[in-house]
Amino acid sequence: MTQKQRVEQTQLSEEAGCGCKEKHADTMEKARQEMPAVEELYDLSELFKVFGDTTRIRILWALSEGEMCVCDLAELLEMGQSAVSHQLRLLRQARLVRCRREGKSSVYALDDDHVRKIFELGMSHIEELR
Amino acid sequence: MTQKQRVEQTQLSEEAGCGCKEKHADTMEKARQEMPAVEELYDLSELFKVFGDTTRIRILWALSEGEMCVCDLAELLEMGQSAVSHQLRLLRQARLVRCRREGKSSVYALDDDHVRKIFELGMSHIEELR
DNA sequence: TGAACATATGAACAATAATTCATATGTTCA
DNA sequence: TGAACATATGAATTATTGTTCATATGTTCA
Repeated sequence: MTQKQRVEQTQLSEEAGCGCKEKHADTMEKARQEMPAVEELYDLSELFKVFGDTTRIRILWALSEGEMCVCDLAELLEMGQSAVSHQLRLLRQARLVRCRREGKSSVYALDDDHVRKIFELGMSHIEELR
Repeated sequence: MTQKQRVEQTQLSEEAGCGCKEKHADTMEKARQEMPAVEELYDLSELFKVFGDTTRIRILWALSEGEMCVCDLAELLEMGQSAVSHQLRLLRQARLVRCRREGKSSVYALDDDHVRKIFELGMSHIEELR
């Protein structure tokens, strides 16, 4: 590749773009206007990131059957107490689970109705592909 | 090492567990029976992982307004063509978008009705917390 | 055919994230 | 109070993921 070409293919696309410009101009304009604020989209992706880990998905699924304490979860999922506890913290921060002290234990429960609905949608997408 | 493998290699908690044993025994038993196969939960988390990134969320949101080609997206999101293209590949693999060639361009579009619904649920969770 | 354009992709690098280990905090009970 | 238990957390380690760079592939048109 020549020097000239390299310069023209710079990474940030401040430049013209492709010839589709006219074709998709409406869509792009609408997208620019309708797109939620970057901040909001960031929060949204942070939420889904929480669902994007097998350990946390398994914890959430387990809790969808009823409340449990940390050592129950560790035993059920065959994981270390520490790993479970760390992940529960993330779930707490995302307000997907809540916990209360009960004697020496911390009892965790789902804190959101959306969790089951989100699972359902996800599963139905996956199952369509099988 | 993949996440799946790591789950399997996780340190086991061989020990007994807490005194809640009797208290949550039913829930645990039900969870053991109802919990989908690890494989299925892995697929589910892989799906949500795709939603767990700002760039991909923005791409999906943009495409929810209508189809666009790669350079449109790069311009709209102020990102490099390569980065957009890499992320589109992941979205394609997850069957969330489809694409077709149109001359020199590749035109991308949403390939799944679930996307909008998943967005809605996510947003409603986030908005409850504000 | 070859120049120009649009997109895709492998590899390297940088940034994130998950687990483990060691230990701190909080709770019960003798 | 102190021993035993349950949980939480900081730091280190390791794994994973996103972006960039360079370049390859695919398409159009003169």
